[in-house]
Amino acid sequence: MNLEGLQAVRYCRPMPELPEVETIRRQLEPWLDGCVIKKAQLEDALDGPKYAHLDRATGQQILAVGRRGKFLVLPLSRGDELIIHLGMTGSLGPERPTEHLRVSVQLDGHDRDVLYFRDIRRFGRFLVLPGGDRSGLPTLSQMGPEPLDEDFTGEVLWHGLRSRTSIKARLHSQKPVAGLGNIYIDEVLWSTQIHPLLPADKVTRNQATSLRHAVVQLLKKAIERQGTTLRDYRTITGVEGDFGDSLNAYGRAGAPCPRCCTPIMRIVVAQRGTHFCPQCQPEPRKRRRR
DNA sequence: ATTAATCCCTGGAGGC
DNA sequence: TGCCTCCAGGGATTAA
Repeated sequence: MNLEGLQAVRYCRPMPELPEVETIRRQLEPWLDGCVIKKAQLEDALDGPKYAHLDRATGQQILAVGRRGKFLVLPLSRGDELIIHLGMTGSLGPERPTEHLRVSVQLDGHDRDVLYFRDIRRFGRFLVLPGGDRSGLPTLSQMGPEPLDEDFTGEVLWHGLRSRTSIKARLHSQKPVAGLGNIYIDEVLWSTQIHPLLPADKVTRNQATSLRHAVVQLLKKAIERQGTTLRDYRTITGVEGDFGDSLNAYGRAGAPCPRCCTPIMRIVVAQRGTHFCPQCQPEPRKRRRR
């Protein structure tokens, strides 16, 4: 094991993937559900489609606080949808942040009457979709099944993997299953001993069944643990959490594989850092040319 | 239609 | 210590 690997283990910090978004959704629900939006306004000069039609939210009641993959979806009383994506660094809360405030939402119907959206790196999105038209959000509109729904079976996953691209890139697309990000993709591929560069359509039905199981188990466990992390986050600033402790591959380049002690390898796949065990996750054979 | 590559954006880490 | 450069990544967009 080298020093680089040790530091990588410590580096990991929570990023909003499905479990965090779900935890945030559960915290927001009792607060926001049923509130009427008095005004939603931009607090920073932001352009483009990441923030749109906020003026339309005025006077609309929030009918539910839902989630689809990593998107928060709040249906409104006149048929619009309020869509929030946290990107890499977005956060929501009742306390006005001192920096990086992007959107504030005045609410009627609750004593905590302003929702603030903070986003350091501006990767997040906060927009109202007129008539719930999601066509401007291709990832959301083409998103695969929710991993914790009953209809997410091994067979469904297998069908979603009918693509010539790598399994890593395919899972990133959100099409075979919703909500997996870079961290959890590396983890489930490690669990099921599938190489990240394996073409998605080379995954067998048995592997798809194992993969589905790994996804469900990991997300369920992560939702439990993220809840703890986020509770700390409310009272303590600069949360580190114990999130990294449960990772077997992600961020552990050079550190020993927990299964076979071979050093974890890091490569780049689909422009993302990718971590795997070169021993347990055997390299795929080259696709035969025809 | 499918797939690959670019770009956005900032703070933290490491180098010197 | 302080400046500089590099790196991280979800998803829209553009290119092939």
